[in-house]
Amino acid sequence: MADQTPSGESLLFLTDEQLRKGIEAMFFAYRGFTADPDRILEGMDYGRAHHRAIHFIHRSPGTTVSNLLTILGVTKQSLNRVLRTLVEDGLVEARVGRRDKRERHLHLTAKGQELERELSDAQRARMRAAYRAAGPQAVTGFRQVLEAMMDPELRRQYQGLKEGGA
Amino acid sequence: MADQTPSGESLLFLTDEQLRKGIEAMFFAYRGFTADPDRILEGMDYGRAHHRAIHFIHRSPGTTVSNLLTILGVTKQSLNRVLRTLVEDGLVEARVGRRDKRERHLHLTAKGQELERELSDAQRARMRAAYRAAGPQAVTGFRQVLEAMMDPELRRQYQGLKEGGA
DNA sequence: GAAGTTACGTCAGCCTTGTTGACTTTCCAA
DNA sequence: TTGGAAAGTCAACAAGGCTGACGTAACTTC
Repeated sequence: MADQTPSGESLLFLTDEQLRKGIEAMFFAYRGFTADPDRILEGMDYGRAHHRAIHFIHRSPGTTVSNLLTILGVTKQSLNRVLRTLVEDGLVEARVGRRDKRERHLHLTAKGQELERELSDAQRARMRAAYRAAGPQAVTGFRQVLEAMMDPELRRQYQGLKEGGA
Repeated sequence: MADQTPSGESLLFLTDEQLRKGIEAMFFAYRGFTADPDRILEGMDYGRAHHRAIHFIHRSPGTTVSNLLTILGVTKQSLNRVLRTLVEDGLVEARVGRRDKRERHLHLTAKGQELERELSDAQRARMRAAYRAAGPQAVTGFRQVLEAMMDPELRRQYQGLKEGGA
């Protein structure tokens, strides 16, 4: 359909067929992306929602519940259910804020860190294999396209992670 | 941690931190990836599951129920619930097989094609914007990493799509 | 032609994870 | 002191996964 080359460079990569392949690649790759943690979690009483909470608490120790709410993009009731079981099971500690006692600052316990490690080891192993197979240049492109695909607010959160801690 | 360069080339792209960023990029990008179709679907009685069915029926017209089952990786009860509503609402037609009358060959009706177009226009628009922003070289890398991330069986299905039709 | 297998549909029941709405408690800040 | 933000809780519900069991038609094999 659109295979003219207005600039010097071919725009064949923007054809509907190429875009469709990209869409399907996202679909199948995301299945692989979540497969390993899902396997570890099944049988334990946890699911993907617990994994996400654990991941971002690990990433930003001391983060508050509402921070987490924003990052995960779910309702507080949904998050609360997940968080409650993690606290009950002793994987997450919710410390009352010192300056603002309404806030709960979230930390992984030793037990929580153990599960986090198990989950992220599995997920990183797959990423590492994929990165290695594709090479550094491909990885750069991978990250560029993914960033461009995010909603602007999410992109800001993604880029701002790491400063997000307590 | 692993910043030595055993081959000529830097392996900094394989550090845990880089891998973690990649994991988070997948998470946030997938949210963006599904956001537009989700928005269109909400309010109609359909969800992401209907979208996936419609997508792959469009992609491989005449595909059978069990083909779809394999591609989507869900149970037949799950798929059936979705398919039933799509057939009832006149978006999908299930034709009894000519050679093997046990099979149902799935096709989109005109109405189904209309919704498919609306959904994929939105999703492609986002992909196109991302592709354009990142450039053709980045897109190549993007696809390479995603393919490497898939489970081998899924990768074969991904690559084999397009031949999958009736 | 009988027996077994395959493809599909369906009933019933369960789980996770999301939603909305209403309400309370705590506590900071104007 | 009062308004509002942060957090938690209860109840109810929906989508979309899952398992297990069962039925039927049609194809395949002996």
